[in-house]
Amino acid sequence: MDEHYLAAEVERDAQAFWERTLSFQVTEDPHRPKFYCLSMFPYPSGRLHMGHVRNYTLGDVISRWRRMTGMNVLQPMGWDAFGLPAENAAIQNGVPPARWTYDNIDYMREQLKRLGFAYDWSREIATCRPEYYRWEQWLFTRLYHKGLAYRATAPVNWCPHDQTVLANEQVVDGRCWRCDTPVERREISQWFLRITDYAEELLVDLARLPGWPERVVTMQRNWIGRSEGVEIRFAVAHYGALSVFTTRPDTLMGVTYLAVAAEHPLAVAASATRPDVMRFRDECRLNQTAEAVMETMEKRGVDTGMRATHPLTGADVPVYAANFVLMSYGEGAVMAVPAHDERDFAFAVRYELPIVPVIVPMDYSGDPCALVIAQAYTGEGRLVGSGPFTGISSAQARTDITDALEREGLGTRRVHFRLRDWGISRQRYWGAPIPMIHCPQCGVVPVPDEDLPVVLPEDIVMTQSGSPLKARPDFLNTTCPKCAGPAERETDTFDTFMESSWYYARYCAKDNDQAMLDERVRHWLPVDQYIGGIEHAILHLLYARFFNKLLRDEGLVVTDEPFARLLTQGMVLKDGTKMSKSKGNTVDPQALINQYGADTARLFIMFAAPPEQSLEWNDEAVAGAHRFLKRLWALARVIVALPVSEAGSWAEPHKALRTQIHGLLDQALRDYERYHFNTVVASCMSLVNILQKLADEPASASRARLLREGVSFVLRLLAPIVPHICHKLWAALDFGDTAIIDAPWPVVDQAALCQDTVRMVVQVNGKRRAEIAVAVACDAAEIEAHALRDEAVLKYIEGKPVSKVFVVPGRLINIVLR
RNA sequence: GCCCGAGUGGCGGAAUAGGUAGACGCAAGGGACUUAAAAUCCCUCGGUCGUAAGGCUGUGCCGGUUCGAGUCCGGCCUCGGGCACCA
Repeated sequence: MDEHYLAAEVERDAQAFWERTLSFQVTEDPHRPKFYCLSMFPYPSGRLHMGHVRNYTLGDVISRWRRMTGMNVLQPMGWDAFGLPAENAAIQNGVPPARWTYDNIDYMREQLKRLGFAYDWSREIATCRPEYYRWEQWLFTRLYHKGLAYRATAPVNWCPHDQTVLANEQVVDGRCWRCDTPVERREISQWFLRITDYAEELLVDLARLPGWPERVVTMQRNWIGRSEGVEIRFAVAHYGALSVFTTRPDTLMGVTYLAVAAEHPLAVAASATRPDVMRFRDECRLNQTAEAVMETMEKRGVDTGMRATHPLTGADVPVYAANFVLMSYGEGAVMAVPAHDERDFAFAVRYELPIVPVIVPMDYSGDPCALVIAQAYTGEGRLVGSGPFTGISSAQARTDITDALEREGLGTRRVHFRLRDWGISRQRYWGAPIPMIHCPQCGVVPVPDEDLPVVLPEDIVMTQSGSPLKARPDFLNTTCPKCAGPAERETDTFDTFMESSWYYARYCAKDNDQAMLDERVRHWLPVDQYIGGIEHAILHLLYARFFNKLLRDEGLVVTDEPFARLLTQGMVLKDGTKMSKSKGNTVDPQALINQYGADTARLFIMFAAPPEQSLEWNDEAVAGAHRFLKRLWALARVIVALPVSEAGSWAEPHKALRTQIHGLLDQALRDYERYHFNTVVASCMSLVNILQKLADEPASASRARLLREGVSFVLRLLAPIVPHICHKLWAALDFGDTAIIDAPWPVVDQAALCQDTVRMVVQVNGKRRAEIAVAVACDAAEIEAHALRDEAVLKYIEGKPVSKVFVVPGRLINIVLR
């Protein structure tokens, strides 16, 4: 053993050992329980960032821990390789996106290896490879035949100067990020997946995910947004029936206007004769597509001149076009009840529309109009001014008014979801081609299985505007599979969320070039532990759940859900904000690895915060982590020189020490179970502190045995976190023939935990006043008597009458005085 | 705007089922060793009053429940994540 801890050498040797012995290559093993541990794969942006290091260290710690508890662990890694940054880099540097991406992958793979992650590299996937995306194309044609993939128009951000579609990220304050031109909305034809067909199941199955954080489940539930209500049809003169969806039919009698989206057919019809409506629609064309922008902008609208007939009263109500009505939700039209909805209220005040209260709180006796002078009343209550419905509760009214509408054929009960169908077309080059052919004779024709994959040409030069695929005749021109006539390929590519929605399954059958998946998915799926950033709580995780159900319905997987347990790691922050390349506040992990080694990087990041919390970066605290590893090394050097004696009795003063050591082991083992790795490290530090003191004592057989036992706990507890140094020290201390990756997980000696007496706190009126030693065998009454005899306690009682005594055995006694 | 979180010493954090607030570490201050420095080791370390023993106070703010609240409930404030074309 070297005198000093040389991380670079230790880590090189350990990694060489794992590589030589193929330690992390796994196959299906019927004799051991399987554990599939998956970290969200990275986008190959160039270099690893701290978020990656945190994510992958967490996954590696869990994987290595499960392996030590006897499980057959699959931990794969791959690359979410398609995406926008590659195109941006290509334009900037004149390098083809493919070349840039593959170079990045090569660099980042080496970084991951240098960090010592226990991946089965034989299963590595890159989503930009045809052997991967061909199966996605294949599945898509299946979905098309099932009617689950369809074409429809949808708005995109359009830069009229660059003649190109912009991502939301490329729109800055309503302008193009490159040329500063105001961005417009443009409706174009795109491909969609019918995720709404699965809305109910995606919602219901959330209840079957006990291993998911409650907040993620809640966010998904709200995102899917199931609401029960009624579709009401208003007759509009010179137009026809206008359908609106509402969850508050009880407020129907308070409707004073209707509002439709600017793109609604009624608004389009009205603009033919009314220039002000036309002007309003033109203005709305400058609105961005992002919902956050839509929802925060000033609420404006225009009277379309159309008049609707109230279905129950027959009164005329105006129809407005308004910028806050979303065409994509419900019917693209709403009934407005300003007295009972905040947004409708603000709009009515602005455009001087009537505000008619129809609901008041149950015990309200004042003037209903007084209730809604300053703001809407959105609560429940009883109906007023509602004709035959006056006097009943709002809950009852929802039923009664809906019944009345249904009887008259003016309304229908409906369940609506906030969730919209998934638009998967991207007008970009660096993505998987959508396997469709546009034939002038036959229309849209899917590419037949035998012609898959539709390979994306990689030798491409990026220009500023539009997809370069349109300029590639060798890609664009093809023949129609149906009529054999000349036809063109679809040049849109898939949303990159498509690739990341099924990669977890492909790892099980990576080498199969005959099928998307095979029987091996039955062995490995579902993923037992998925780990990734909280920023993926909704989109990625919802799409992956959806895809799993699509795969199930194709007979390709048998589980209903892809991820049994989910760990959402917090952000890595610098200066209180997310560390990200777009913000330019990253700390390069490579510098850290070069200076201190992979183990120090891993240790610091596990110790600095619990997994789910955000982690504030601190360069100085890293040195402390490294210092601890040096102390561990020095301790091991003392112990390696000691004689090994297997059994014997414990010297009397060592018994209490051993109780402490097993107590800390017990704590650390529990903390592993609940993924509190920061406190696992804290317990290990405490153990090392104890062992260091013990090492300073005079030599004895009992001391040597306790030191070896203690250090064997520390090494095994730390092995998943700092695997290299533990690999080295485990071998140096000669703890057995197996490497520490397969060493048995430590077990607490329950006998060592037993104590005769325990210290308990005594409170008087809730304030800590004394501490007493109590025999463990004492019952509550004896403890109480003991406390009431204590001199220090009596001083605070001062002879006052005791009204009650609370005893929490092993913890405290609270004496309550009258 | 809507949905979801988080706020504890100078800093990161601990407190497992409502029971001793501040484990473990960082920074800082003091000391030992050293010709010196680095490294290492030892001590102190929420605020406040007190020579001390000890007292009071303290987990973003206001209120509530309880013998007892960092933890539960109601109302705020601030910060962070997501909002469907960043991944």
